[in-house]
Amino acid sequence: MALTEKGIDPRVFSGLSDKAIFGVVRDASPDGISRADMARATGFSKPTISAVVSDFEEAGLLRAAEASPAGSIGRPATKYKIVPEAGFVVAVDMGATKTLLAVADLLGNIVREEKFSTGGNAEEAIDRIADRATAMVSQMKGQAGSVCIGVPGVYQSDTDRVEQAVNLPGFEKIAVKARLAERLGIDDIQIENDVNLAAAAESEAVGRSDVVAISIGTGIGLGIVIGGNLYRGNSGAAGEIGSLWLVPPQLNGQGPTNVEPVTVEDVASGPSISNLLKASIEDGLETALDPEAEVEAILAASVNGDIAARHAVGKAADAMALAVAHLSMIFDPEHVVFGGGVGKNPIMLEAVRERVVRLVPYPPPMTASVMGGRATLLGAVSVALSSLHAKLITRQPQGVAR
Amino acid sequence: MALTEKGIDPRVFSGLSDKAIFGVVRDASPDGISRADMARATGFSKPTISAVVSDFEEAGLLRAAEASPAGSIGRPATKYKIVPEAGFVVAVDMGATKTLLAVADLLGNIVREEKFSTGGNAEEAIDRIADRATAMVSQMKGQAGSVCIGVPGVYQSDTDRVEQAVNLPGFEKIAVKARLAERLGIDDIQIENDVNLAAAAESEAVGRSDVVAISIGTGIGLGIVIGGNLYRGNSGAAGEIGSLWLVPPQLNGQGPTNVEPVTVEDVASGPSISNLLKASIEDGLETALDPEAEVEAILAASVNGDIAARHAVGKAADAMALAVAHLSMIFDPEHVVFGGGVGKNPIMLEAVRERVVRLVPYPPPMTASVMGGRATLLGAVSVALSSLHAKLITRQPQGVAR
DNA sequence: ATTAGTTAGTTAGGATTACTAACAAATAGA
DNA sequence: TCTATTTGTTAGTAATCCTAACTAACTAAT
Repeated sequence: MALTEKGIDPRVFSGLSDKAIFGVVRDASPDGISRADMARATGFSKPTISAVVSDFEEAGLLRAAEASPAGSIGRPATKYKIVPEAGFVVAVDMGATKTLLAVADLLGNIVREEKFSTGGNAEEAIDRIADRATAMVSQMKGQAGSVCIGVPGVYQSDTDRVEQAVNLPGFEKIAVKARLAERLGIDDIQIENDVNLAAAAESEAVGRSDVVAISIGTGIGLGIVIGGNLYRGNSGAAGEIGSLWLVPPQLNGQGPTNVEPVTVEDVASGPSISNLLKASIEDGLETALDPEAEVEAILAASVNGDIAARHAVGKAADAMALAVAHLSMIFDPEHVVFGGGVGKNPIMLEAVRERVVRLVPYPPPMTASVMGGRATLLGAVSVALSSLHAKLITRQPQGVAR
Repeated sequence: MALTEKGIDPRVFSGLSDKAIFGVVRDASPDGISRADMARATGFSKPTISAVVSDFEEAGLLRAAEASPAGSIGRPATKYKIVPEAGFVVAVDMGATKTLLAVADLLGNIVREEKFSTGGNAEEAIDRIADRATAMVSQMKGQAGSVCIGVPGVYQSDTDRVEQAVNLPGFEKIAVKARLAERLGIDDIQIENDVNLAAAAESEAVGRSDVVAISIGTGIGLGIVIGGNLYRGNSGAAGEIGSLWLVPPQLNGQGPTNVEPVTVEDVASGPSISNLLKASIEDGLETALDPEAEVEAILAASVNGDIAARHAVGKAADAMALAVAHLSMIFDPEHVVFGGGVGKNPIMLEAVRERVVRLVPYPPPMTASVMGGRATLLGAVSVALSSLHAKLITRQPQGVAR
């Protein structure tokens, strides 16, 4: 049970103090925090805190706030806060049609943001991201130290390829990370499934550590956070909730024959809801809607007495509710967040919730994402930031001879 | 981000060396391991190893093996091994009808084992376990330092109650741990769901860290190991795979009406297979079997051309396959182990496997448990052992004043 | 205005852990 | 017997973080 494969230098145990101290400063109020308070929060002694803080100050990571009018009894404290411009990260949400790109400072404040068409082939799309990121970062005084990109597919780090990105054709043929690293001149690049990043952001937002985020839009995706960490599964393919069978293909056992198999995605995604409406109209159900109506209009009509719309939305909600029920019974998450164009719609959410409570004895809290389509981007910021923090905080071990 | 709630004494970081060193000795060959080899395996320096080993020797945890005929070049090494009788654990698998009880030494060797009827009410059952454990441990020279009990229900540590143990009536009314602690005179008692313990044992046996264990017997249970740790879910209710809906209850959306809801457990458990056979016979399907035939006989007949048996087993396998498919798509485990009277039957396993590969693009490896109904007991040994190890290894911090 | 009380932060000295370098011990093989 | 090789010990040192006692800066009460 060696701690690493080939042996450790136990002095690595240090740095824990640095991490803990930087952590409390990061989580402190915007005014900053005194060293005495850091000592109380971390349990380290005052001399230790002072030593570490002075190192951080020298490295430009922390700075003392201007003295504030004391007010309270005792010697007034010098409060320290993080220097936001001590480092920057690049966060990207690469969607099928449009790409969001942001530069955030060390505090996670987004200081630059752009939105452009993903367009073109995979190479061009990647190169455009690299170009724009370089341009945006150069406007800042500091340097970008970490990059995180959300993609609508599964990233395989061993081959450096994004797979199953049906909406980004040509992607499975290019070395994404290598290409970006070369163009950006940055090594620390993380590529992650977009819904996973959204789940990470939602988990932070709701302050819970076992969270699943379901995205319902053109497709259906699921991100899983367990114990505060992203769970990707054995082959990075965990969370294929859209592929759950509502009507499984014919197996060996007896059952109804010649029935077409149906998955959750076949019924509950945005396009599927449109198709369900068309089918309902063809079946002669009453409606005030155009057969080509937007999904949002269908959802609105469904609660306003439109029969065809209610039928279509009902079928989709049935499917999603069953998927959430299965998820809950297997996983028992603390919280389920719904995102994506369809998922965060309150009508859809309520329709699903109402059904889930009848399928599961202890249904999880279900809420709509409050991030307005920026969950993936914020998740990317958060992932890149923690990588940057780790890098900045790690001081080179100096005394370790040789 | 304090490392503990109220502050830490960073000297706690030590003990990592102790843990690492004890770990390599535990995993070493039965002959023992030299200090030079420990140094290579852990990365700690030779002086450090010698110091720690001599402490362990003094504490009675390690002892030097007799010098073996050198054979190889260089100074012959003194090899050290764990003293098995330095501590014992009690492991219990409390089933609906029978209880397995084992005492294992520090190496995990089972040195005493008993099987008796669980019988009586909950108090009596617990007291019998305490009595037998006390008697068995007293036959050893050492003392029991840790206890782990597998129960067919969900243990809630806040109330000290075992819930949902339908096969152990009266259990939800007694303070299990308190009662045992009092009778055994041991504080370190862990109570865990039986299938979870089985999953822990299977995970160790197959050497993988993301494993699910499915038990099919009187009921259907699921234990989940993620990253080498048991995953219990938010309310301890993760893994309710038997409750997955095959035919969900009527919801708001349109669909076939007046259909009875059906769960996986309604179709795939041992009793359900018997019922399915009876139903098939009533439907007039041909069979050579008695309607009251044992499940094992039904499974055997199903591959020998018996039509009614094939029908019943086919339905059960369809249901289990769908459950495994959903599990795989959500979780993407490295390995799925089947246990329980029905689950570990190769006919059942093959029937399920054959179906799963047609439902999931990347099906996980599926194997039958090789522990012959002792998976829960072995899991309990393993859980109790790691607790005991941690306790024995932790030396009291001496220099920490006050 | 002085003094007592309170809180922040520093200095000095020490404990713990684990390192490196050099050496001693024990064997195989030439 | 001598050399090469491997095991294990001794001596000295580095890093990290502690406690105890101090100084510093302020409020509030006399």
